[in-house]
Amino acid sequence: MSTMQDVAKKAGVSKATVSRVLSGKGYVSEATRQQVFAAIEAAGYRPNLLARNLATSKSQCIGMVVTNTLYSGSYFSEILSQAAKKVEEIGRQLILVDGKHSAQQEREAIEFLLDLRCDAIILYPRYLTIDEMDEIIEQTTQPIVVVNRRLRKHPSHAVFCDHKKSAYNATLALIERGHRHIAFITGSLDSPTALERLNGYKQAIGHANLPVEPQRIIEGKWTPACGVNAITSLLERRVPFSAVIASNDDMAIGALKQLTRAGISVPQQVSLLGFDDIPVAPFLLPALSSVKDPVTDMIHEVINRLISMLDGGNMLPQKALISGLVLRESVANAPDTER
Amino acid sequence: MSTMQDVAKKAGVSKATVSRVLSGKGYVSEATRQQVFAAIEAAGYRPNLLARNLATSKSQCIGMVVTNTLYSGSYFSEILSQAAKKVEEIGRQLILVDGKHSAQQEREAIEFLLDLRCDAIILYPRYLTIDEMDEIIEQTTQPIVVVNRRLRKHPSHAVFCDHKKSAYNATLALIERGHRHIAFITGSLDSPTALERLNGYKQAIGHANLPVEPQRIIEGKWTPACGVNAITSLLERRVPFSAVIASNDDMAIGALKQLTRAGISVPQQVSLLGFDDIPVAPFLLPALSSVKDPVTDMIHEVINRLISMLDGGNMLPQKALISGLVLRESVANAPDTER
DNA sequence: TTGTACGCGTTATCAG
DNA sequence: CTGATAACGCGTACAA
Repeated sequence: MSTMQDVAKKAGVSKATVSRVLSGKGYVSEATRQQVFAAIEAAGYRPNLLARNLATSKSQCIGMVVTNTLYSGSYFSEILSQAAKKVEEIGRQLILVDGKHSAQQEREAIEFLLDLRCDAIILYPRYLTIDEMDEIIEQTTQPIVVVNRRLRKHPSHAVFCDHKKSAYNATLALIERGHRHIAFITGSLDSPTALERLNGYKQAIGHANLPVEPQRIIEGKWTPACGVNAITSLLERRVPFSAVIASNDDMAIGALKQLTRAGISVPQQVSLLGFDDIPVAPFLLPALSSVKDPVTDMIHEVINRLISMLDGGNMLPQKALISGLVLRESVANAPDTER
Repeated sequence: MSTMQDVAKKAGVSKATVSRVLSGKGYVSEATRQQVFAAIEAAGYRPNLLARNLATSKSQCIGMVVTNTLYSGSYFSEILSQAAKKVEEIGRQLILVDGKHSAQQEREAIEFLLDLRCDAIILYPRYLTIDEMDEIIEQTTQPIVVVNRRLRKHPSHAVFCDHKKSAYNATLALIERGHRHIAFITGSLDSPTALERLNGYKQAIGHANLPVEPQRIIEGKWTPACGVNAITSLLERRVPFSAVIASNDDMAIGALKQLTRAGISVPQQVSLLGFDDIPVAPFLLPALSSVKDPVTDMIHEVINRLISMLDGGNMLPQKALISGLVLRESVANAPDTER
């Protein structure tokens, strides 16, 4: 790889001048400017981001850390998709790193992004506690926004939604439709979200003076297979139910699969309800759309928070100044012969 | 952030010694070793990856580039999930960057990863052509493996599966079950995969001496909403069909949703078939499991190729030498008071 | 066993 | 307008 020094030599100028041309900062005569561009193309030069970021402590990119146990699943992919699009809109790169399987590894992922000098970090936590995250936010100068958790000390760094209320409303809506035997498939019970949803369900059942029956509550772990198993379990134990609420859409899909296999049609004979407001969500009863989780809105809010913390201003305009782009523009204007 | 220099001063040694302690290379007396560790903890020191990677041209991480238009969708998330797990097994970080919306941007994403000095790159392309990728592979020293494309010049850098054959087999299986009116929902027709699957379908229909009827072929774009629209279109136009093949599971899910809404039960009244071999896939007829796409196997193969190109050897053992980990081990051994 | 000094590729601060 | 030169934080021959 050719360096800035090579380009400088070819153009008969100094490194500093090349740097000025690339960054657009400082004055450079049009003549030398052209020479430099020529040299850049001749050398096939590409700026080295590592060196640049090391020198500037900036990187024009936004990091996101998520545990890979959440990577499968449509909820995550929707979040990632929305985040990437929003980040693209502000002219940056979204880079996702793996939080793996422990609080320690989530920490490492964060530090990795910090080392990369990411402008900001989106944290979709799984193992870190609220307190640990509050502490990390305090110790870090870069903006960090946490998704799906309620932070104690730094509420402005947290974006979440009211899972308990969603579950409460969903359950209530089914009750109002006359359902008396509503089964519930939980998420992983080590997840706050799963607990909130379970509690919302229990509360609604209780408020309706219906019994909370343990046999109708099946523990799942978010995956479609758990939905399959849950239905199998209900049927095998001959537990009566006229409706099923799954704590997420993936399990709802699994449940649907198994219900279909068993010859039970949905929603004619059984109402099935998933939670996530994502394109996959096939089973939300139309009337219940108000119970959906606003994933899209949530992630947009995350990015907006991030932007506001990004000491504003330098959003898109800077784009034209990024050396890589300047470089490519000039290449683009060159005759197309080689393509 | 405290630097290596700070640590060196605190420990009363030189930077070089600290570096040796951290890297595990070279001889250091146990005494100074302990002093250095003490200084590291006292300073709350963390090595700067940017600087290290700049100096060594290595990074202990593996990059992956995928267009964000593919981020939603369970197929992608399954691939990402599998890749992350495999990469974790070899003690590295998987980092995902956005290929955005053009060949140029896919290039940039690759160069970004190259700049980061990623050990290897997994490319799930959408806009780059075969020839362009062959060229990139030639110009790059880092290992690059391309998923889901047949490379002309560098077949060993490509991992893919036979989509046409899968579609052919799926269609044939339905025909053998007596279906004569098989509808087909395509993927985005700018995608090679979508075309292969469509061709497989057409060929099977042709071989069975059935007419390939355009009215039964609906163009989709991979999303669940397209599945919904496809069924709506078929029903509105009163096109008869007893089976539907969707070119991916997401569209199959959308189709199922709409069939259910229309009061048509699956699979009793209509057979529905998705392609992907992912946990979400609820609708593969059991007997057709041979037509599934081996996503998991494919991505595992990708990582295996990568490893073999990674001038072997330095897989896990190096883990213990990574400074960050050494650092943390000593922290872990310290009393727990502050947690 | 330890320290010195230079290189990695940029940016940024000064003079000129 | 342009060119030295010092950071940026770390790795590493080469000396000591």
